[in-house]
Amino acid sequence: MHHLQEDVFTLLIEIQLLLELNNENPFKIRAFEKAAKKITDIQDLEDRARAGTLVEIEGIGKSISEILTEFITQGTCPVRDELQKKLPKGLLELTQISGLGPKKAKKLINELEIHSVRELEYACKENRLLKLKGFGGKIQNNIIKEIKRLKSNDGKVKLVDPIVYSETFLKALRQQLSVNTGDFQVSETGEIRRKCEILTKLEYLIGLQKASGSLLKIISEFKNQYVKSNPFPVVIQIHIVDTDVFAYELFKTTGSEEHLKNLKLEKTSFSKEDEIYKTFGLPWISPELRETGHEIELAKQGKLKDILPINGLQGIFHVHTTWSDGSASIENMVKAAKANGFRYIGISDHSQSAFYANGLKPESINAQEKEIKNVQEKYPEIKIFWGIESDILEDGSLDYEAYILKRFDFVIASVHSRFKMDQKQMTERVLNAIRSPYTHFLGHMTGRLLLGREGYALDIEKVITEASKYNVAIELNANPMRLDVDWRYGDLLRKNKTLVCINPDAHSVSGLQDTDYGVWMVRKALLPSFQIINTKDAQAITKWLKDR
DNA sequence: GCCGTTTTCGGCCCGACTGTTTTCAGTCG
Repeated sequence: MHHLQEDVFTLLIEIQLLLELNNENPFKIRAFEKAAKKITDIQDLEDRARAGTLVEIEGIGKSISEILTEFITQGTCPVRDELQKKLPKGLLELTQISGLGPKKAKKLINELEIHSVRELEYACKENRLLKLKGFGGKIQNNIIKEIKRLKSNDGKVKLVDPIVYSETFLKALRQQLSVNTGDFQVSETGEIRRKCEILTKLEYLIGLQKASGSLLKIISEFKNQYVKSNPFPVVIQIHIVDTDVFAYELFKTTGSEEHLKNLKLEKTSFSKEDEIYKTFGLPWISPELRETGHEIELAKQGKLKDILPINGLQGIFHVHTTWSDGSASIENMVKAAKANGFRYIGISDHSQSAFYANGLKPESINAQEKEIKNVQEKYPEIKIFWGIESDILEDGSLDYEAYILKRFDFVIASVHSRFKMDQKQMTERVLNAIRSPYTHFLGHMTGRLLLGREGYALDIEKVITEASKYNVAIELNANPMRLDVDWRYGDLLRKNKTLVCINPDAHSVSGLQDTDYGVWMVRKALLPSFQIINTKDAQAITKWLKDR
């Protein structure tokens, strides 16, 4: 997303949240949410604002277009400011706790004068919540548990959060250095260089020919200044070393510990990282692969080249459209996939049970099929597969009758409800879905949300072996909130030769870009290309889908 | 707030779950 687009999106989501906290009409809240989603697909916001044509966008009416025009042309937003002023102190913070919505949180503020999570924790310890009507022991315990979870997330961010920030920081840092010294090297290092899905800090490495005291001071002041004016909730660490040990230090600080364990060096002077690997008789190993140490064994066996390359995907599945809860039409998603260089795209909206996501009712299916055909005729150079993301119902069955399921080119089976089943039941439920003759893909296997929600209880080994047995591909959901299945199951997936599919789970045009995160994770998992189903060309994929 | 119209107001998104109640409110997906 572009800068302005991103800012406008954030503004609308902010207003949505404020309205929610204000107990506004739920449909009004939804209108802002819808408008925000829509914005992610509009490229020419500024032109439209100046021409007064924002209102032509579906989902943006008189009121929102006025808000946006003022925001885009003048950078101000009185509506948001007013709402913010009305917001009770601490409400936003308290509603971070899952289970505390605006109503319960307001009760805590008004009746117990709790304005922060810290105060809430203390109040729980004194059992003060129990005196409130509508609160009981279970809710209090849940809040205590949630506070613990929040605390353990403290100081961590998802990879997606700082990725743009880090790029601009690096650029600014380079510029700063080039003004003050002629000879330097600089790089991201550590977790962000390895593309870890969760980061505890942002690390950078600077190599200097002559690290004078005044230069060190300039760098440190620059960093402090930058951090102050672009607040970011994670620590920034800068390592400064001599140029001749830059490659060595880059190698060391990139990690991981496991990767470095068996690569002990005598000398420290190397001109480039690949020279270091050469001394061990190894090819250079890409940073995102450097996790478990198994990558070294593969490198020794000459098998690194088998791992999925960065540009190894031919197409993608799991793309939502306006037929359910996506913000873009089938045609726009297809166009965008084509622009991204994909040879095929699998459209899969939600199924009928997903009410909250406007799931596809049986009577809409003919019409969607027809639209797919029309768009396909218009874009013959990219193959469109017509599919469905079917809910896995409580007993593990899929969400339509067989005669409907068999009409689709493919079926992604996903759990979207009843997350709290015990492990045995949940495992049976998922195994059942895998055994269905209509299932091609198992969507977001554990349902986890990074730093947000644990996955449901599942015997993952059983699920993976069953998927292999039934030739079902396990999705690596590339949405940076999910990245589910976890790359740490790489060994298990390799051992079972389980098929994996990297899917963006895109709900907008910009969501297609998430595919990159999936590729990084599959590379961490050290999975070979042949196990990744969407490395196949359209013809081979068609055959695989039919044979299932 | 948006939309659409049988045009200026009514429908939009619904069901499950949970924990608290003593018949339901709040939250979530």
